[in-house]
Amino acid sequence: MSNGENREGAALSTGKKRGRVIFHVDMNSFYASVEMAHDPSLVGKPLAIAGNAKERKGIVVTSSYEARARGVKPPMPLWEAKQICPDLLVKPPNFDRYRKSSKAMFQMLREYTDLVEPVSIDEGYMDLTHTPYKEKAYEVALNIQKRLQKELSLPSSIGIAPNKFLAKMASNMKKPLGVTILRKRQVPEILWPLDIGEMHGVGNKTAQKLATLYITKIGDLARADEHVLKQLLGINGPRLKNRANGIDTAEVDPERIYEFKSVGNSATLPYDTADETELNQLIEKLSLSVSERLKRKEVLATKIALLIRYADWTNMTRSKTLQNPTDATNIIAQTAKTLFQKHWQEKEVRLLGVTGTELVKQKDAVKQLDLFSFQEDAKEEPIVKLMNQINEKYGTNLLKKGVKIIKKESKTSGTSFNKDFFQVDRKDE
DNA sequence: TCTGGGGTCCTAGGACCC
DNA sequence: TCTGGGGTCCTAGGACCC
Repeated sequence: MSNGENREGAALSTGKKRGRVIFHVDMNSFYASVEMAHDPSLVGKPLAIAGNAKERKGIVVTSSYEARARGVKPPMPLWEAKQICPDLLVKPPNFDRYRKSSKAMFQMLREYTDLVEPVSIDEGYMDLTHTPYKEKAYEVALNIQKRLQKELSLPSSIGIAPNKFLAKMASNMKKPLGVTILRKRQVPEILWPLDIGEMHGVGNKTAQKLATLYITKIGDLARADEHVLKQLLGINGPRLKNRANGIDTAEVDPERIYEFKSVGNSATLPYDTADETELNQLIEKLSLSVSERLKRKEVLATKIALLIRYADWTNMTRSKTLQNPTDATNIIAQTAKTLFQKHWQEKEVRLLGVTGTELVKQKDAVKQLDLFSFQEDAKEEPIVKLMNQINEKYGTNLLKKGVKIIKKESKTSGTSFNKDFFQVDRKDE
């Protein structure tokens, strides 16, 4: 018996316990489905959405179920996908089109409740606890699914559960076009036998760590010692254990999407390069795009971060907090370029990324007096000079080796170095 | 011929302040 | 010669997700 045939949906709410009724709505191979809705001749065919392979961007972002049946799954390189499925149809992503579909889809979900929390372009949670729909959750889910299919030509899977985690696990159980109820009391029977990697929130690294404790099934995690888990995984350990036991108190928060934390753009170069001019040009391009998107969202970034991915796939991020939040292209670009000059190891680069974080709303931003920052800089300068002198005299590594600079803002304005016998006064510079 | 681009959240160490 | 403890900010890196 599949959960889809399980008609006990109404019983979800008839019990004495006043549990929540949470839906997780997950669109099936969303980008491919949108393309099919736009061009019906694609329906029923193996379709992949992928970037340009010649620019090394050719990975399968989404594939239709027909393509998946042939083994074409994201994030497979396109050349490999074509190898195993020679008649694969390939479309470049059209994000404007997907955003439009996404908007229509969430609009429909909001007809049932205001408590809709989009998680990404193609999935979201709904809280139907305090709606009349609570009493017939299963039928409502079927109805939503049918409407998404009929009105927008978009297939979906819906999970119904007393919390977000279980709803998410439930929606994942039957794809495409499933409606699955997962009750808390079914957790031992349904979730515990699953591999730990199946659990939302457990990726490769965490699975490997857990394996060292012989935790390989969700059930093992549910019964594991909380303190040991905390040692191994930090705050995430106990949280994952709770989830494995079907416990998740997180609320459905419709405001979350408006509280974005960063705006970034990154791009893989067509080929690895150490050409400074070319790399600077890319930084400018990325900065322009970040600037435009900040402006569109009416926010300013207080911190600019630069990501350098080298040809060997190692990442390096460097960031700079600005005196004043900004959305200006030239400031963003200049900051990113300075970070690049300062930290680039002159090795071949594969990808560059520019991100604005610590966002503040445009209308809340207050300009600070430049005078202040000028004075700060002036104060710092002698110390920088001093550091340079010491570097020259004793070698650059000295400061790295644990010699700390202690700046004392006392009456004597002394600048001292510990922990090896350095005592230097500013006046003695 | 390996491996995109958009994000969020957490950790850890040093600086800094009281 | 010997120097605490707690809170918070800043930066860098990593795990995870779609």
